[in-house]
Amino acid sequence: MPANLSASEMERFEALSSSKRSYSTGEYVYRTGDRFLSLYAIRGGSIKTRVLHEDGREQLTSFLMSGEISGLDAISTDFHTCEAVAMEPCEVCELPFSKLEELSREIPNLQRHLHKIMSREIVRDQSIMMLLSSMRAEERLAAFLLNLSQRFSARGYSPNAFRLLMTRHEIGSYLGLKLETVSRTFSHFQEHGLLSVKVREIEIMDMLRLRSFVGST
Amino acid sequence: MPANLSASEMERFEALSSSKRSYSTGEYVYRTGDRFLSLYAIRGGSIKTRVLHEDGREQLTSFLMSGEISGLDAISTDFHTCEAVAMEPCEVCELPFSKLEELSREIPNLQRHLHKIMSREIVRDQSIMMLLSSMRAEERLAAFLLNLSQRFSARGYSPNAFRLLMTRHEIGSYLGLKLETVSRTFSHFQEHGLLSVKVREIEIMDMLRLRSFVGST
DNA sequence: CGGAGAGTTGAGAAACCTCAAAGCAGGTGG
DNA sequence: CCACCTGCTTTGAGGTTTCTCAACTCTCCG
Repeated sequence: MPANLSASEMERFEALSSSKRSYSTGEYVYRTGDRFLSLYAIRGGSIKTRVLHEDGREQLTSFLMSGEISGLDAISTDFHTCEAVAMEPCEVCELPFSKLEELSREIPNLQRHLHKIMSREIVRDQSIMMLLSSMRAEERLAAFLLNLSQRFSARGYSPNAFRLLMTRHEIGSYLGLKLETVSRTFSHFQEHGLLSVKVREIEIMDMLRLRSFVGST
Repeated sequence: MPANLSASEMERFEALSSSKRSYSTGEYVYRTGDRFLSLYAIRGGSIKTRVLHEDGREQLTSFLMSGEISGLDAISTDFHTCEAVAMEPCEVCELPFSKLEELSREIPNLQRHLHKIMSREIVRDQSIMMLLSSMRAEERLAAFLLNLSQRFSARGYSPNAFRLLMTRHEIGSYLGLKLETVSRTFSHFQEHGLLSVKVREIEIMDMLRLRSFVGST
């Protein structure tokens, strides 16, 4: 939802984004190879996106929460290069991209907003590249948890206690680690009093020390 | 240089991209923290971009050649989050972003082109994330060399023989490896008859076998 | 000719992975 | 309502890969 729009501009944008749909857990929002027609804005709940590679490898590329946008990678190829799956019951708005382009030609603030969203995705990817290329397992997991914490917090939930919607395998796929390493690292954090981990229920006990982990190598 | 523009549209775009400048090796095109005003289009030669992190870590995020665009990450923050340095004498066009936005509001094909460029960057980043998270040293270096080969080839140079403009340290920084590992992996490839490596001069002796390395784990 | 930066190579250490076994939790059908 | 699956998670032991530290070589340039 772009800021800085006048009432009438906002109205036109709302009209474009009116087709909201509910998805149940595990349901696909789009699949690899689908024709690219729309971006998808998460309005409630959360989804994950996954890239399937030729050689059978799969990788999770994002965990998206309300207010975030999915599908930007497909603009370049006209079909989706990854697939998006609901991690819990959720609400997703479909934004027909050609209409979005049309409207953003008329509303400079919307245009700028769209560009910022795409650029933010590039910055986010770069920070993941840095995580993958130079952090150790403990740093990666700490960074991951702090990122979730911050995003939960921004949405009015507790930054200290939350439930993970993904498996150890999925966390590992996202962080470039094997599931056993993820599990062991959770255990280490718990032993050191940084977290309380009850399988998927996470409570951050010592936020400062967890922060000090990231970028300490 | 966008395709599908009419002669007059092309003319207007040319006007916008007319401020070409030469850079000598090692010269900065922009620095971290610089106000974001323009994108930069490489017209000849090549540049590298580098992110400097708070904790002193640095990472190379791209090696760009003619026809490629730099600076997309800065749109979201209004200042550059990385720095760009010439790797050899080169020619770079400055594209004032606000003018680019203005023009792309009037020329849908230009707008679409800009969106595709940004999206392509996202796709590129995702493939690097996959490289970093799931490939071993040999696969990473093979993928890197094949990527360079393909891009040289697309520009009319030999796909089999080329000169690296970067140090082992920089390759390592880009691929998430230490320079010694990069060096050793080059040596392995040479021992196995895949490459001839004379420090920075690379000749690919067995393209097929090199390809079969990528995605073989 | 000397120095500095870049590259190569070796040996040992550290981090992570693989394989394997066992424990848990949630859902289903009897 | 319980027993039993099934899929997820934890933990251990041993193997691999990559890193670290160190010495040495090479090349280029002044």
